[in-house]
Amino acid sequence: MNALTIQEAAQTTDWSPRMLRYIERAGLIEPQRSAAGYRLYGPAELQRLRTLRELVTRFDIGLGEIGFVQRLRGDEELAGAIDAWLQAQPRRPEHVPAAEWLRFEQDKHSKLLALAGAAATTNA
Amino acid sequence: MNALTIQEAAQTTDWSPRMLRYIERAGLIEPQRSAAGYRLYGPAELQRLRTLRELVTRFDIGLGEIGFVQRLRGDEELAGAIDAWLQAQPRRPEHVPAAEWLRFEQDKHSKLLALAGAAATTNA
DNA sequence: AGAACCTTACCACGGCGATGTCAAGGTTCG
DNA sequence: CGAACCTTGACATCGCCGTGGTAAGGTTCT
Repeated sequence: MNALTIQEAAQTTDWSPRMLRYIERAGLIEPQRSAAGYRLYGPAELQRLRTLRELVTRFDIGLGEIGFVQRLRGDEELAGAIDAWLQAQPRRPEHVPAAEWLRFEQDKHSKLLALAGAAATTNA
Repeated sequence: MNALTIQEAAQTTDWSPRMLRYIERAGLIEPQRSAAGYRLYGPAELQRLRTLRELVTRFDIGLGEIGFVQRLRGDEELAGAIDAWLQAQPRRPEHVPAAEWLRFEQDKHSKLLALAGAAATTNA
């Protein structure tokens, strides 16, 4: 009844059958299987697939990223280690105006890094 | 002053100068700059570089992954969206012999939930 | 001045992610 | 039975990641 085969599911979620299998392989959405091994996508899976698409396109992230976060939720040690590492971040030298730093942090194509450093140490 | 140039820093942290620049590009460790634009690695950065190496090799993750987690910490919306998505987890087979679909051995690292104690927000 | 080091920019190569397509073989259903 | 669909597996392309190297041009220090 409301369990679609891979092709049907693909059509209603705007993914390709290929990608549905890929997504499953990535451990993100694993549909049930029929006795013969056919993937069966229920309403929940379909909804999840659509949301996944939204997530990926809206934030421009890859399936790998999501899978990684998933991994983090199961590996307390990993999560802790990374978190600890990121924690030791605020290594901003006191004599440097934070404003300058924050400024170029959002500028991916900054080509004036040297300038910022110079301006910070002297009024050059 | 205890601030090393990129080459010196590379030697004491077992990275290559090339990678130090790459790491900076990835937004993970941004050393100060001298007035002329030279990168200056202080004790803190050196330590962080060593820890980073440890982190990466020990958990076999990429700089991108760490960078992503870093991004998550600054983008509440993204973090929330992914978390919400992961929360709406798996529908365990209700009356389907798991053996059936289990026989197609998936990957070796399929680690589905274990927690997910929260009720799905999606229509159940 | 000159050697040694730094900077950015660009080319290169192998690997992996994201996708497509095709092949060989099983399943469904009219 | 046969068409249509499914499954896994393998090959192929494209772009990004991790790295290295090199070129052209400043900086430092002796």
